[in-house]
Amino acid sequence: MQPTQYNPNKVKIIIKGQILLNRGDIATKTYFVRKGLLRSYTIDEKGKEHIFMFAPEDWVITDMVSQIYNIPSDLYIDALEETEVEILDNDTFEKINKAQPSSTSTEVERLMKRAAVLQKRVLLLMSATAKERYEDFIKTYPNIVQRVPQKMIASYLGITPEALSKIRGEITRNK
Amino acid sequence: MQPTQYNPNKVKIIIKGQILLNRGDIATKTYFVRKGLLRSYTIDEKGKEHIFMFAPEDWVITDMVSQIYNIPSDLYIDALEETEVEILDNDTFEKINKAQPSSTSTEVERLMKRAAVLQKRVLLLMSATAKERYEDFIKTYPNIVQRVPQKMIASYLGITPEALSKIRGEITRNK
DNA sequence: CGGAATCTTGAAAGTGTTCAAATCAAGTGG
DNA sequence: CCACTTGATTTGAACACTTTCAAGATTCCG
Repeated sequence: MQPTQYNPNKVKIIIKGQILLNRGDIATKTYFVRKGLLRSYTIDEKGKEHIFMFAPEDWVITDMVSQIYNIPSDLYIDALEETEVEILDNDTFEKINKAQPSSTSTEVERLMKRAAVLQKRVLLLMSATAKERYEDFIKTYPNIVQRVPQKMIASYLGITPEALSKIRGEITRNK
Repeated sequence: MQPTQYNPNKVKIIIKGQILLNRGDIATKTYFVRKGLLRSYTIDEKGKEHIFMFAPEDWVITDMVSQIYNIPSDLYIDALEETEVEILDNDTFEKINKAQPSSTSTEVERLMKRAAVLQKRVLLLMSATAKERYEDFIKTYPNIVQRVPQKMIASYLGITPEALSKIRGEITRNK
């Protein structure tokens, strides 16, 4: 058997399209992606989808707001590809932290990296144009660009698919 | 002496306007605010200031990107009021994690809360109008609203001071 | 081969920015 | 206590970027 990253309750294959967390649920699990691609997203009052994050290989994903404050989730989590995940219950999660405090590969570092990614994302959303954000995205996540439809990238960037299409047209023309 | 939250290297009074972290520095310290108000912000190529976060009482602040990846900081950190801080070196920080792994008041929980705040912020930036973001801000941080000039709130929301002024005018008119 | 989803393109409308000017507020020195 | 300076806020007009809506073109799959 393949060695596990954590000490998961289960390892499981998730088929494309399968939902792991529904809006309204309380997030009691964290998913570590061994292979494949998950995403978390929300749907606003106008019915629009906003992708919060992609989780490719070696990423963990959950709704931290729901998990921490024990409130119903705003996010959905589903699979964009067939995905192999390690499923971690919250209490298992805690045990991990106790077992291997502050070693290099601990949850603290993983959390800090996630916070670092979010920090960069917030600053980009505040200060960069859609075009700049797109160019940053393809540089930062080249492997994801090829695996998801453009409308999902638009959704992640916080713009409409039409706007992204126009940006792409513009970039191509200037080459 | 007042009990410390952590086990800080130093406790210090920072006067209003004093800079704790400069762009280009590597963030080797984390600041816990006992009293007062700090902020972190960046300045973009066009010379515009973008406030990344406010740190009032009981918040910690640093540049996580710089701290984690050991690269020069994009952020400045300074004091908006006279502020009493506990200064934590990175290695002290690690020791804390080793000493009290994963207890309720550990760094893991603090990090998760910070990530939760950022999660909400990203979703708001992506899906809400400036007006909605402002209304959320005054609801979420009522105590900060009164302590900082409006242009800083605008900067935090990712809009111009002029835009915020118009939004406020609109809100007042509809009352 | 279709049918459905995705992507592109264009016009019109909306939201926020930029620039400039006027007003307001707070602190300073006389 | 007043006049002055400086920074913050407000307001308006013109502009820029993004959205919305609609229509075609393209691609993907069953």
